Amino acid sequence: MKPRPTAGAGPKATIFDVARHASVSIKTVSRVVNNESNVREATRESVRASIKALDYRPNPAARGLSAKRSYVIGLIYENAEEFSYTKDLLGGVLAACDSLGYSLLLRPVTLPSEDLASTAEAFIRQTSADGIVLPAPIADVDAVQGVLSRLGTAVAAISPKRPAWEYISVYCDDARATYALTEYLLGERHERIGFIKGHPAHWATAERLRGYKHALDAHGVAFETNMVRDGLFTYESGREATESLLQCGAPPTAIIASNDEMACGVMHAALELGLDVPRDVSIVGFDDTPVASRLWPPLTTVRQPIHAMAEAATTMLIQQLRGGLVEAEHEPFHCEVVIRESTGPRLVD
Amino acid sequence: MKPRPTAGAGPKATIFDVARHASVSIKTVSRVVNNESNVREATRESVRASIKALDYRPNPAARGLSAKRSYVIGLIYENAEEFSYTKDLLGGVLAACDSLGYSLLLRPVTLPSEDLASTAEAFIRQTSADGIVLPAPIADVDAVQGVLSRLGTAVAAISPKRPAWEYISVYCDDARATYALTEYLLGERHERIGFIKGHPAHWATAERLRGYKHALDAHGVAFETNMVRDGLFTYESGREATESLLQCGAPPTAIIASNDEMACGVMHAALELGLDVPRDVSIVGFDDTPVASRLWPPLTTVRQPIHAMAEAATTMLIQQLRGGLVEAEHEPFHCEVVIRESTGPRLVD
DNA sequence: AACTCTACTGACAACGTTGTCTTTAAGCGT
DNA sequence: ACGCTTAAAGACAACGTTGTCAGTAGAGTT
Repeated sequence: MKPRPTAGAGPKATIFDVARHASVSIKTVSRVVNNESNVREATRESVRASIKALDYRPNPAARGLSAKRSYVIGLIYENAEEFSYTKDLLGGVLAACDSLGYSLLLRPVTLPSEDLASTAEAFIRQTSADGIVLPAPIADVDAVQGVLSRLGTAVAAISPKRPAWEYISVYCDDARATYALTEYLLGERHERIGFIKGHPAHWATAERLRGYKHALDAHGVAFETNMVRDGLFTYESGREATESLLQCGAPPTAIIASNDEMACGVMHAALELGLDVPRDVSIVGFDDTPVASRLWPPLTTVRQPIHAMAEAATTMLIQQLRGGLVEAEHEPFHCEVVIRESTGPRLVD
Repeated sequence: MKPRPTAGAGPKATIFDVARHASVSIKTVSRVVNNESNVREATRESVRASIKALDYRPNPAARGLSAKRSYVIGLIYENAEEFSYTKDLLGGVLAACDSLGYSLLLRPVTLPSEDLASTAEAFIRQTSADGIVLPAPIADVDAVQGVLSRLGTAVAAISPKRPAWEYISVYCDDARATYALTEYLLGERHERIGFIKGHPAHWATAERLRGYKHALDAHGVAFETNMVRDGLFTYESGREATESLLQCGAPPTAIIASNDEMACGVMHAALELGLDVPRDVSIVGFDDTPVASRLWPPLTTVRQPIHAMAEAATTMLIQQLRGGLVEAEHEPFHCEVVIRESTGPRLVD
C-alpha cells in the first residue's frame, strides 16, 4: 500500500509504520493524531491501538515543517535577583504547554532595557514561536507591542497596564486584596498606616494604592499623602522609604510595602532603629516569596496565584492558536492574605 | 538555476532565496551556514553577505528533520520551593544553549520520585533531545542512567556522586570551601563547632563534612561526633538539628549548616531560645541564596558558581554532540566564602 | 434502479533543510 | 600543454509530517 520500504521494527516508529499496522493511509493516522473529524469511530480506535502498540510519537520537526507552525510558546521574563515570581510564572506556563503539546522556549531579559523590542524580535524570529507570553512590565512596552503585531505573533499578557482587545490578558484582584489587608490593620487599631508604592511601570502598583485608599475611606480614616512613599520593588527602595517614613513627626505604626523585597528593607531599617516588630511597628509585604516566611518575625503578606494565572493565560493563548476564538480577558484571579507574626495590634498608650 | 519558483520578497527567506541572491547552489549556502569546509573564502563571504541582506535564518524544523538531530538540550531539575539554585542552573544552561544555537527544554520533577526513569524516558522521547543536563541528585539515580544509555542520549551531570567516564561532569571544591569556612570560625576562637549534614543523596554532603573534619584536624581540634547532626537540606531539619545540638551539655558556639535553608532553621531556633546571633552563637550556611542576605543578621555563607558550572557542563555537552571529543571532567570550580554578620568571635568568659 | 449527497478515506505534493554522490574547476608536476 | 590529484560546487533524494484535492462507499430520494 505504501511505496516506503521502512523496516518496521526500527527504534522510532513513523506515521508510515502506524498506517501499515492499522491498514489505513498515513493521512488517516494524521487525522486521528490531530483529533480531526471525518474518521469513523471504529477506524479511529484501530489506529489508536496501532499507535499504542508501536509507541508512535509524531516527529515534532516534521510536523512543524509541514504545518508551518512551530508548536513553540516563547516566554520573555525579567531575570530578577528575587526569582520566586518567575518560578511560579515558569511553572504555570510550562504546565499549560506540556498538557497541550507545545514546547516552551525562554528569553530572560534584564530590565530596564533599551533594545527590548529588537531582543523580542530576534527571539521570535529565531524560535519562530507561534505565541508569546509577556508578564507584567514587559507587555506594556510600546515598541515590543509593535514588533509583535508586525510579526503577527499571538500574545498573552499577565497583569498588563492596559487591558487590550488585541491580545489575551489575565489579572488578579490586587486592589481587593490590599483593601482587605488595610482593613485588617485598621481592625488591629492602627490609624497611621504607611504605604510604600511599587515600581511605576507595573499595573499592580496603582491597583494596590487604590485598594489602600479605598479601605481608609470606607473606614473614615483620612488619607494623608505624607504616609505614602515611592518605591521600586527593590530592597534598597524599601529601606529608604522606611527611614523617611519613620522620621516624620507622627510616624506610622504599621507599614505596607508593595512587595516582600521592599518589606525586607522595611524590616531591616526598623530593626536597625532599635524598633521591635510587631510591637513598635507592624510590617506587611506582597507576593509571599520564600523570603517572607524566613524572616524573623515571619512576614504578613499577600499570596498571588501566579502559577494559575500563567497557566490560564498560556492555555488561552494556545486555544487561540488552535483556531478557537477565545475571550480576551480572564476574570480576575483571587489573592489571599497570609497573616503571620510581623503584624499585631497597635499598642495603646 | 533552481526550479523553485519562490517569490523572493516574502516574509521569510529560505535557503533558495539566499542561493539565488548569491548565485550559488543551496548546498553551498548550507555549507556556509554550518561552517563546513570546501567553500572558497570569496564564495563564503558572498554568501554571508546575501544571508545578511535577506535576513535569512535557517528553519529549525527543516534542519532538525533533515539532519536527524533536534538541536534541543533537555534539563531535568528538582522543582524545589527554594528556587535560587535552579535559577542559576537555568541561567547557565540557557546561556550555553543560546550561544551555541541549541534550544532548551525543561522538565521539572518533584523529588523523591518513584518513576523518575520513566519520566525521563518520556521527556527524551517526546522532545527527542540530543543531550540532557542532569543536576545534583538526579544524575545518581541508577534507573535514570539506564534509560539514558539505552536511548543513547548524551549526558552532562552537575556534581554527581560518582564521577563517570561515560558522561561529562562538573564539580566545585566544596571540601576546600568548607575547610576555609571552618578555619575562619576557628580563627574567631570557636572550639565547639556544630555541623549539620545535608541530604545523603547529594555528593556535596559528604564533601562538606570532609572539609570540616579536615580543618579541625589541621588545627588540632578534636572531632566530636556529638557536634554533628543529620539534615535533609530543609528548613525543618535545620531547626530540629539545632534544638538537639543546643541541648547537649556543652553546646556549640558556632553552627555550620550545609545549606542556607537549614541555616534559616538554625537561626530561628536560636532566636526562639532567646539567643543573640552572633554573640551567643555564630551561624553559617551554604549557597548564598537571596534569603541569606535578607535574614537578620545577614548570613555568612558560601557562594557556589552554579551559573558557570551549568554553562560549562552544557557547553561541553554540545561540543560532544558536535562530534568533538571532550574531556569528560572539568576541573573543579571555585567556591567563595562570604562573610556577613551572622558570625563573630567567640565570647571568652 | 438510478441519482445525489455526504461522510469517509486515500494519493500526492509541499515544507526547508542536510547527506550522498557526481560534476566541474583549480592546482601542480613534468 | 597534458594528465593527475584534489578542492569546490552542484543535483537530487531523503527526512516525517500536514494540506489539498480527488476518489469511494453507503444512505437517502425519487
